[in-house]
This record gives sequence, structure tokens and C-alpha cells, in this order.
Amino acid sequence: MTSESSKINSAAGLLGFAQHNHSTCVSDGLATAETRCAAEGLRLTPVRRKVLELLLQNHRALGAYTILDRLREDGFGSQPPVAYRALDFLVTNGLAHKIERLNAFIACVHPSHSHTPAFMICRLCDTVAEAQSSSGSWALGDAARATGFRIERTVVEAEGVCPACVDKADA
Amino acid sequence: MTSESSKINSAAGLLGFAQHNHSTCVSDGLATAETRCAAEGLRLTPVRRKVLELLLQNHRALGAYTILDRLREDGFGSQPPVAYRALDFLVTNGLAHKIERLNAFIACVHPSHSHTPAFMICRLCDTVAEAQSSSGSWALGDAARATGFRIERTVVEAEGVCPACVDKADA
DNA sequence: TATTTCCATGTGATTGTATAACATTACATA
DNA sequence: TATGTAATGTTATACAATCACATGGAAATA
Repeated sequence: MTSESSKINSAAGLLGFAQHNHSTCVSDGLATAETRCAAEGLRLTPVRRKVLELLLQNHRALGAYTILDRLREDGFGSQPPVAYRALDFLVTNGLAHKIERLNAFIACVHPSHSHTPAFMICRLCDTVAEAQSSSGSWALGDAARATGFRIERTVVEAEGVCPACVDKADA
Repeated sequence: MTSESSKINSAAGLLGFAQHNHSTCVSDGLATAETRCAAEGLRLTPVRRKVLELLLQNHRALGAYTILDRLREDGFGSQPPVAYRALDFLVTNGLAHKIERLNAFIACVHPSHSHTPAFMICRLCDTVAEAQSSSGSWALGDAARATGFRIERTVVEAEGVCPACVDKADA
């Protein structure tokens, strides 16, 4: 757990199910967030920063109460609203996403540009990968246009088995 | 509320946001369910039938505890598992769907053939419309194929404003 | 500088959603 | 009748989310 190579996917998660040096995920993510918040006059306060850091440490979704436990360990407030308010800030400003299927949250992998996120959730290892999805490209867009429904937000989540787990799944 | 015409969308819901005679929704839905269950050897017991009936009465999603309240009024068991087990049966057998965004449930509008459902949720009137969606047609399918992710189930839900509510929304 | 204002944080309490664990009943059938 | 199985019922609890209200600090204004 201390070797240099262990940093490769040390979180046991695959970013988009692809190999990557996980050690840079947290630092890069925090740096990007700080830049963006500074540029847009948003306040990345200690709690908010800490929650984002927790999310960045995993490529899986964390429940609010898991986050709450970690906050308590670090001396932050430990009542539900503390976590939910920080999460709300992060989600509102595109730094994190909520995975509706899991009632849990995950850090955004490309917070720089606005996008309509889509996710793949492995039911075996709980890894969540965010896919770049051209918005309005799926069938719902057509149905919405046909009926006059005005889409404001979409939830697209696929549940299944990631490439690293297919062997387990077929066993 | 007693005139014949009131039966048109009397539930204040729009099926696919289109006018329809709502009075047949419940009876038709129950009849279809009974046929299917008989054909496939499934048991549409009183509780399950009652829950399906409750769902069919609205073109909106009902939370488990709303359902529980109605079950109590009708003399059924009123503890959470009673509702959750009935809902699980209906969802498993394609007679109902869970709307993840709302943590609530809705009757399926075409339970005859298996399908990958997609939904449009009006945030103003809470109506939920089920769209027929050709599975695998959206961008996630490509991403999944590219990475080797095996999709087993998908959640596609759009939140926005239905055609009947656009006036309210722009006010 | 003093003060006001706004926003963020903190806490306690409460509501809503979902499941675990276990006992009981209903029914088919051997 | 005995037995196996599916469904139902009950209690308790875990997990998710929000309400209401008090406190504190940073920025804006006087």
C-alpha cells in the first residue's frame, strides 16, 4: 500500500473503467474547483472543500451519512444539514453529481464545462463511471419535442457489470 | 366532478401529456395485469392488486408511505414491508416502475411487452409520462460498448415542465 | 470604526424511505 | 393429515432528507 505503483487505481476504482494514476485525481480536482470558484465568486469553504476531497478520493458514490461520519472525524459539524448543504453547493455548481439510483454522491470528473452527465454503475464493485454524453441525443429528446415537454434536467444511469467484474459476474 | 366529461383526465393527470378517458385506465390496467399474471403463473393477490389499483388511479408517482396509508384505510396491513413487497412484485414483473428521482412508484402504461422505460416528470403538476424508448439508442450505449460495460438496467428520467404547465412556468 | 447585512455553519428535532429479522397464516399437494 | 412453500404481518432499525432556529464571521455600508 506504500509503493509508488500502488497509486495506480489505489482506490480500487477505475476512472471510466480505464487505468489511471489515481494519486492526481484528488489534487487535480481540488485545484480545478478552487480555480473555478475563484473565477466565479463562489466560496469554497472548509466544509465544502473537505466534502469534495472525500468524494474525489473514491470513484464510487458516497452516501450522505458516510460523508457525515468522515466530517465528524475531522472536527466538522456532524448533523445531517452540514453534509447536505455542502453537497447541495457542490451539485449546484457542477462540482459533484447525485446518483439517484443510489441516493449517493460522486465528484464530477470534468467540472470545467457544463454538461448533461450519464453514469455507469457496477453492481459488483460499486464503481461509478461518468460518461460524456451529448445532451438530447437519446430517444427521450424526441419524445419530449413531440409532446412539447420542456426538459430542464435529465437523469441517465445505467446499472450493470464493469469490465473488471465480468469474470465474477459469470461465475 | 360527477359529470361524464369529468372523467376526461379527472385525475388531473395527462397520459403522455395527451387527452384520454381516464375512467378506463384503472379497469384496463387491472384487466391486463390479471391476464398476464394468469398466463405466466403469477399471483396477483389482494394486496398486490390493491397497490396496482392505487397506482393506476394517478398518472403520477406515489411514495411508499402514501400507498401504506391507503392500504390501512382499506384494512390491509400497514407496515412498510407490506407496501414494499407488493411494489417489488409489481416492478419485478413489469406492472409498475420506480421513479428514482422521486423515490416513488407509478403503474406501467404498457405492461404487455418488456421494454426499457423512460420518463418525463413535470415539476409543477407532478405528472409522470412514460415514453416508449428504443433501448440502447442513447449515447450511454456507445460508451458502454466502448468500455466493455455490460448494461443490465437503465434509468432514464427527464425533469421539466409539461405542455399543460408551460404558462405557469413562465409567469 | 461601528454597524448592518448576508451568508455559512451548527444543533436538535422530525419526517420520509427502505430493509432486517422473525413469527404467522394460507394454500397446494403428497 | 403432514409438509413445503409463498405470502402476509409485526417490530425494530438503518439510512436519507428537511425543518426550524441560533450563532458567528466576512463583506458592505454608514
